[in-house]
Amino acid sequence: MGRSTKEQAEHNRVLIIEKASELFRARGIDDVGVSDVMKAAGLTVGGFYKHFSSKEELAKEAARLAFNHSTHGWHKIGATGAGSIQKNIAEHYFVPKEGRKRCPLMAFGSDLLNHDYPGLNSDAASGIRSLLAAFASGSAEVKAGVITDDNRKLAMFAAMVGANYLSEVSGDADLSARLKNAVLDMF
Amino acid sequence: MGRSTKEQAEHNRVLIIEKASELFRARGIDDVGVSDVMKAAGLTVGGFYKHFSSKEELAKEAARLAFNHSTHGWHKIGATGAGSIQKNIAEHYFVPKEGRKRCPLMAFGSDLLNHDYPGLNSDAASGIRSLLAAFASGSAEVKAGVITDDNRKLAMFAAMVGANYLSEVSGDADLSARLKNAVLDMF
DNA sequence: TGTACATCAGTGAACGCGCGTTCACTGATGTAC
DNA sequence: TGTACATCAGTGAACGCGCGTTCACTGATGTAC
Repeated sequence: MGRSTKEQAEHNRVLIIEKASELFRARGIDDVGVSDVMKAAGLTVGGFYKHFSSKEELAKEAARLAFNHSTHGWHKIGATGAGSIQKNIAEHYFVPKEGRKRCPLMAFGSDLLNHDYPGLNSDAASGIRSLLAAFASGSAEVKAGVITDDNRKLAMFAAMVGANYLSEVSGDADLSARLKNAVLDMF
Repeated sequence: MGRSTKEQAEHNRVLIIEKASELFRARGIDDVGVSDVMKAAGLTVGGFYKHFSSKEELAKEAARLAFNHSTHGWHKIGATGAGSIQKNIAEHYFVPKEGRKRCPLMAFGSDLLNHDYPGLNSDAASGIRSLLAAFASGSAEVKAGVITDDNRKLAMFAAMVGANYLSEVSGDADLSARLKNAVLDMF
């Protein structure tokens, strides 16, 4: 197999990012090797560095794609269903580990908390802001009490993410169910 | 240096766990090597396996200790200050990364989300239950709205953890401040 | 209490494995004339 | 349109580094008599 077309090469680059995004989202960055990603894209390891300067660069692209996908999904989900935007999103938010729709915060957050992919935090930050914007779009029809509308949305966003985080970390089905119910009951 | 006293050996074992607990809590399990821990305890690597069968076994002990410390701290903090137990805890909950009082969920959660230290999840689960019990002790004097008292406590616990998680993951000071304020405003 | 031997906590070098990265090489693509 | 040469996407083996773990060894502790 010799040189590829420019179009083919660009296609492959995109494909690598897409596969990485899926794999990282399901299993985290550190648990997925460069060769795993290349294999998933139907290629071999060596060619990786014709497209990216390092695994971290790929991780950045993959994270951006994953947050974009998730944000788009939230916007779509928010507009469907019977409840408020927030409630519709929350009802779709809790998906099992390894799932294709798993919240990217869980997958990428793990590597960001300690493992320092230095350039990735700012991407995560803007990803979070996008998700928050999708969550907080529309007026909050929530029953969370007397605090301001903005703070209410922030608190509910945090509760949703926190419940999911606690569920994944504990792996405790009973606790997970209780947390999920409590969060949904806020809306 | 020859053989140590039984008492000295037992003392060293405890010291290793304590140092590991501190280091893991600040930097996560994967970012701290066995030799780092041993050095912190004033020993050399080779002797490690006279005390533990693997790094994972140490991680379990260290995690248990960290969760215990944190739980005791919550019980103490809950009883002081002017506000409700929950509010007092929440006000002390947000500490910067690398801190000695950092929530163990952040440090150990990272390695639990994906990196699979298989035996650790159940310890994390019981750690979470301990923290939750400390948080939910006493009646919840909160202004979160019309949901049941139990669900209110769970939701606030999740919001608190979620806000902290989002802060650490994003590294975004502005977003962190807003999240913290919103969560404290729930009480 | 002394003596001889076994035990074993601690040492520090070396091993082994995984994984990110590099490298010489291939051969089709792209380009200059 | 052809031809000769340069480029470079992709290959697959090999490298190198970090780190958990192992190992031969030391010498003080523990124990049997």
